[in-house]
Amino acid sequence: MSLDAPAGADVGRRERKKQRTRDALMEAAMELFQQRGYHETSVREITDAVDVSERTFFRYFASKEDLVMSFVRDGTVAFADMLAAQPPREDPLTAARGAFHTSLRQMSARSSDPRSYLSVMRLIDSTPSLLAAYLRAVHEHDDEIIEVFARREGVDPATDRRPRVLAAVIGAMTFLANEDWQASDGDTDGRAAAFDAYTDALLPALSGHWTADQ
Amino acid sequence: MSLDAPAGADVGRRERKKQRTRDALMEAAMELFQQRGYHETSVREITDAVDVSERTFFRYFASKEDLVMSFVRDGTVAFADMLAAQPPREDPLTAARGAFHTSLRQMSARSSDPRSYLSVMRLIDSTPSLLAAYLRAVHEHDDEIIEVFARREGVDPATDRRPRVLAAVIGAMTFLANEDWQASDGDTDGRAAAFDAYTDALLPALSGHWTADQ
DNA sequence: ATGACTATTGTCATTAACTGACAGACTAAG
DNA sequence: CTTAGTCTGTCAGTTAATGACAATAGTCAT
Repeated sequence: MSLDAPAGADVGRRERKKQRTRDALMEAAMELFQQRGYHETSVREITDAVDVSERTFFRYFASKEDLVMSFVRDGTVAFADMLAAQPPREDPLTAARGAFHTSLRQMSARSSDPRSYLSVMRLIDSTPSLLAAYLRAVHEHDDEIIEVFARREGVDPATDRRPRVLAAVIGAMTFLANEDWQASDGDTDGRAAAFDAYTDALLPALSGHWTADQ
Repeated sequence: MSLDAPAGADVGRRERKKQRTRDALMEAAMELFQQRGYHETSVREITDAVDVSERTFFRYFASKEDLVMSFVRDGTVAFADMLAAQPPREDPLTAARGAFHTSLRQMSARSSDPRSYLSVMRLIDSTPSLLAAYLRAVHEHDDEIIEVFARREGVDPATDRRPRVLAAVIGAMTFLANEDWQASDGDTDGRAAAFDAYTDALLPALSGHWTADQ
């Protein structure tokens, strides 16, 4: 009835406080990781910076790794969602490209600071244990993407290998595109372009001998 | 000069003892992991079974994960070696298939018990933290494989995307083949067949719409 | 506003993976 | 046998992660 309830948000003071400590932990952690490195920063140092107990940290994040992964998780689900939303007339590979572009735009629109994603990815790439966790996190959504491909094309994912193959290939191309993107300046458009370049290289890489002039 | 030195092996009693404790640790660990699970087995329990100190364990293996990975590491290097040894007339994808087959045969010939590899892979696949470590371990050899592809075909890996693409795709297909193989009985031939089936599915999966009858 | 109910947090204790330092035991070689 | 070098065990310490319980703070009805 009244104006001061920001309609739609299911929040009281309690929810707001939780959100604030969660955000504060993530921000403090990332700043410390960037300064001193991931392994060199203890959970204690993070919680001291935010002035909460160490125990509280592990109520928000399953592990130290999990905090870093929480920056990244949304990305792969967004891709699966956008893939399902792509027009059915597009063939699978085209749909995958479109979904990649759309999910990127959606991500950069939602996030407050688009630069932060780059620094997170660089941290992951330069920290072996985080890279391992990242690869696993991406792999965890494979089944989801396989399902979407199979439904789009009306095949049975249990017997037909093609959805599994395509999902795995897309995952690999995404990873390659991310590497190029990190090495370069790191604007969102560059990431989409890198993905396209890799998917363009897909058929040439698989067909016959390669000629010196690509 | 004398007969009793098993020519070529650079061993005295010291080397033999090291090899024995290392083997004992690996064997005891795998048996315990299979019985109680990976996380439920502490390093202490492993070292007690072999009757060495906990500290000694970490002189042989960088971590608990590292022990499991040591079963698997040779596999990916073997693939890279066999790839370089494949006849240059074969195009890259064909050479990759050949290298996969050859490296498998080499592995099963070297190992005393071919069944052990299956149980290791099943342990890895059913333990999230091991799966993460495995994915990273595989990824660590990507550059090596990219180099081999680039040299075989005479292209520059820094500018040409195709060797990177093919290496990533082969890695993904290997992973898929392993999954099928684990789910089935698990003979070596089945693994090679699964890999071939997935590489056969590559072009169909990437080209146009899929027809319901594969 | 007050009090009861519940979610959140802090404190304490504990386990387990690792690491550095040093001392003692063993091996290889003269 | 002795010396030099390598392994191993013991000890002490750090850090991630988890369970149990008490203290605190937010929510809601009266």
